[in-house]
Amino acid sequence: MAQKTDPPANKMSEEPAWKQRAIERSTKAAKLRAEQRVERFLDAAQAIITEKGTTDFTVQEVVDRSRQSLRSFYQHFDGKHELLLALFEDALRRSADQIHAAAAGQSEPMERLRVAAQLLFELCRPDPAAQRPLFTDFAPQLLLSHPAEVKVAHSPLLTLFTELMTQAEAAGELHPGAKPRRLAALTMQTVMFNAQAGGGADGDEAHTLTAEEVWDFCSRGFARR
Amino acid sequence: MAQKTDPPANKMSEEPAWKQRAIERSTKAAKLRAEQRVERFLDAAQAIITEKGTTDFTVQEVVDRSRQSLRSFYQHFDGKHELLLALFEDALRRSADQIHAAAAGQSEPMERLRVAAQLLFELCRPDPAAQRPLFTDFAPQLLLSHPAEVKVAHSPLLTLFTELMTQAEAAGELHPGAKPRRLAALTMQTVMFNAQAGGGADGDEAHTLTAEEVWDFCSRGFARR
DNA sequence: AGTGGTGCGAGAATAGCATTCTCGTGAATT
DNA sequence: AATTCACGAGAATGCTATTCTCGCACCACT
Repeated sequence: MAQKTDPPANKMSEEPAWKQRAIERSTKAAKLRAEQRVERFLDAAQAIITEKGTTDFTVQEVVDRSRQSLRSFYQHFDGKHELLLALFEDALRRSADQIHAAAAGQSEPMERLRVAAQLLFELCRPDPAAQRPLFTDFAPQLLLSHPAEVKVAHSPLLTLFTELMTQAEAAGELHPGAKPRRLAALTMQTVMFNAQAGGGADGDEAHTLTAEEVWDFCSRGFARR
Repeated sequence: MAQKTDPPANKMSEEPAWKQRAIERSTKAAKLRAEQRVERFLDAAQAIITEKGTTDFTVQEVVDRSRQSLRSFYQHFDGKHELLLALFEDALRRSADQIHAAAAGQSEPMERLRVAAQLLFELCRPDPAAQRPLFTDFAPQLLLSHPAEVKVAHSPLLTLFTELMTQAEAAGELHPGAKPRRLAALTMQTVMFNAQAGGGADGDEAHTLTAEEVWDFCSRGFARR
């Protein structure tokens, strides 16, 4: 996607203005169409995932469902993984918003953190009532194949937690010498991973950790006293 | 495999003793051969992994390397995932031993825990100097497809950490109300996952957590005071 | 209206892998 | 000697992702 919008930046000043505008007009239209198509792919994939309860769909399914073509798909996405990444980022962004909203309901910094952590825990849990959570079930896959991109996808959440943590620090709630950003990352990952580790298919549910336990553990990790 | 050894269990007591022994003899020989073959597959896979630095090998590669046949492979393994699982379990068992040995060098319970956690952290790190650590890089895959088995594979480590944690508790080093086993699980997973999250390919190394940081975080999570 | 370019649908072709199946052979058992 | 068994060799199958090839419809410009 990036290649097509690359050239203009350099030669723009050498070309006659009318030509620029003409190009821009058709370019804009093209971009619009492209966006719509991408949207359709995204929506179709999302629909399949939530209804099928799995991220194991084939590209063909997405294509059929979106009433477009394979050709088009590969014209707009570098591959299946880009589609997944896009969906993933989106889900995380939405989750971050949701958590932000929930946290805002609390007045105490520590309470905000607690609410945020516990909600994140629930969202990351491999739930039977699947919707967004499904995303966390292929997160591992992505972590393997595209760790850098996953980091980027995590950034909205990391930002959010860093903010909350910084507020806690400002309120003097953290232990001396605490680094808000590091603690935010640590807490976030601890919560997310431990949530995911819970949901096996066997009967060994006795070891499954609860949101409270994890929060307890984490909060001791950064709280004053 | 299960079908062929099914009948004996029932009629065994009705058969003459000599026959039983005869059967047992040939059975034992067969088992021996089978074990050797399995070993060869395992060794070959291990070799490929460490030399190639990835767990993305094909079954064919393993077969070729072990100088056996596909047929044989599928006769001894239910599929590729069983091979991986076997390797995984093995690696974790060895790691557990290694950690146990390292921890034993310390006299204070908390020090033992610290050494254990930090070593575990290093072992789980996506290292360039790859050997056993590589196993942790496909752990996520397995976690997705065979969570129950992964739990089993983790058990040696969990046992180890639970012991260390219990010792700490006995020494009064844990905060009141602490549940050693839960804390052990929590600590273990926190260390492992955070170690893995570190190694991206991009330049964002500034956020990478260190063993000390993680230990610091965890220990605050369970220590008294 | 005609014409060349472009985007795109349809779907065939290719390729990588796991898994299965078939055949033939040599060794062990009877 | 006949039968059975385990196994190697490798062809066959099945599933996907990804690429490629055609041909059509739409658009700007003449």
